[in-house]
Amino acid sequence: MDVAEQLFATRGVSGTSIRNITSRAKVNLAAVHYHFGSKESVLEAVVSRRLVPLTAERTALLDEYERQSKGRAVELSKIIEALVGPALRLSRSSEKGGEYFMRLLGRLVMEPDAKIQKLLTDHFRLSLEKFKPPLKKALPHLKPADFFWRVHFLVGAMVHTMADSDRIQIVSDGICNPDDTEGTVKRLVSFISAGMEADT
Amino acid sequence: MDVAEQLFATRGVSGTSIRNITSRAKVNLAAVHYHFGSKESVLEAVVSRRLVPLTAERTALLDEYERQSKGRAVELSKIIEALVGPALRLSRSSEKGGEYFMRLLGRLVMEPDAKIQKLLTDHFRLSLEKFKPPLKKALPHLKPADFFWRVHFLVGAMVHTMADSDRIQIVSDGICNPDDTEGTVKRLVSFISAGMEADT
DNA sequence: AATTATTTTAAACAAACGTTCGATTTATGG
DNA sequence: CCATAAATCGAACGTTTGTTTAAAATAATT
Repeated sequence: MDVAEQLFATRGVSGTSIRNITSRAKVNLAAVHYHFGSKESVLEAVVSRRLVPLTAERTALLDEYERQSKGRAVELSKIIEALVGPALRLSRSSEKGGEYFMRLLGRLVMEPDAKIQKLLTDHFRLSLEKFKPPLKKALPHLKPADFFWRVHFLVGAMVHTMADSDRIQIVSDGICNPDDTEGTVKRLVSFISAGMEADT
Repeated sequence: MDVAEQLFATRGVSGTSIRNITSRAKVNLAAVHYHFGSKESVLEAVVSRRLVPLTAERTALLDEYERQSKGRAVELSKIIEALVGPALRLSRSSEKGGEYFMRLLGRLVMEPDAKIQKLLTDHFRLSLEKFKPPLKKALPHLKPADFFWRVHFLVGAMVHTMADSDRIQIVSDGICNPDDTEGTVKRLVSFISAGMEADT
């Protein structure tokens, strides 16, 4: 699954053959179908393996912030940090392979295929349901349409930042260092928070 | 090329065979290699066909705004609108096939393949060089690193909004209407402008 | 009208694809 | 220790892949 994750991320799902995976992982070809059933199921397993704990971590962090604020509305930047921080830290932890996973996630978000969309939406909905109430409380003036649009923009900035850590170095001529995870989190949180709070 | 654009966008580049393209376009298979040389060259042609006029339109619009402001710094929201507006309008003009093209672009941005990255970076650099000076003038307090990071976030929000017009409808339960192009432009511009101007 | 370029076409190429099969090996439980 | 279950394995299945070839058809030039 580690190898599948890496190859799916770098060559795309349809650009990766099961033989690519098995030969690099030094595993028998037929064993994949024995354990997973199909190529698509391999993808599902790869995605769920990371997304389930990620959602849990986000939820736990938000719970923590809600406890700290004792009934008062949680600060917007805290909510964003709970949403963005765990994902970005995962994307920068190469030892856990999170780097490749986030690249893969960036690809899958752009995938119109219905099954893949359902897979992602089912995971993402869990986070959204949890974060929607405190977000709305922190942004009481926003109309529903504006609220959802901004969540949409938020997701775009977040996914792009996590999936594409090389381009920023090229475009900035090395000025920006994507390995500075906490610095990136702070910058992303402040950008998104300001965008969410903008006047309509 | 229209068919190639649509299939590349919906099934991915490696998920689309030349036979898929030729059979739907009612064109001979070998003719593709006669005129383009390879599958990769087809992709390059599809991309450049749209990206060259798009870059020109952005540049022209920024020139127009610079003329209107007669020497003074151009308003930030105007700069963002010149960058985001043409692309988003293209992505919502189904008659020109821009809808599919922007989906494709969203995919390609996530593509680590070196050749594809160079193709995109070469086009994007033209826009960046043009927009960097007025952007810096409108954001004089920003340190270089913060500046580039925010451009990075900007690109993320922009690309995601243009490439993925279906999800917003699903997630918002139909409250948001992606066909309202000018409304989306306004919302995106105000989100990004506020993010760019956030306190550090 | 004849000749040279340019396009179009059907057919074929080797290579790679996801998946299946039956046999062989390893692990488990009585 | 034996029998049953689980896992691994090499080989093969029929398709599909990008690309090439050489012949046929059309266009352009003289």
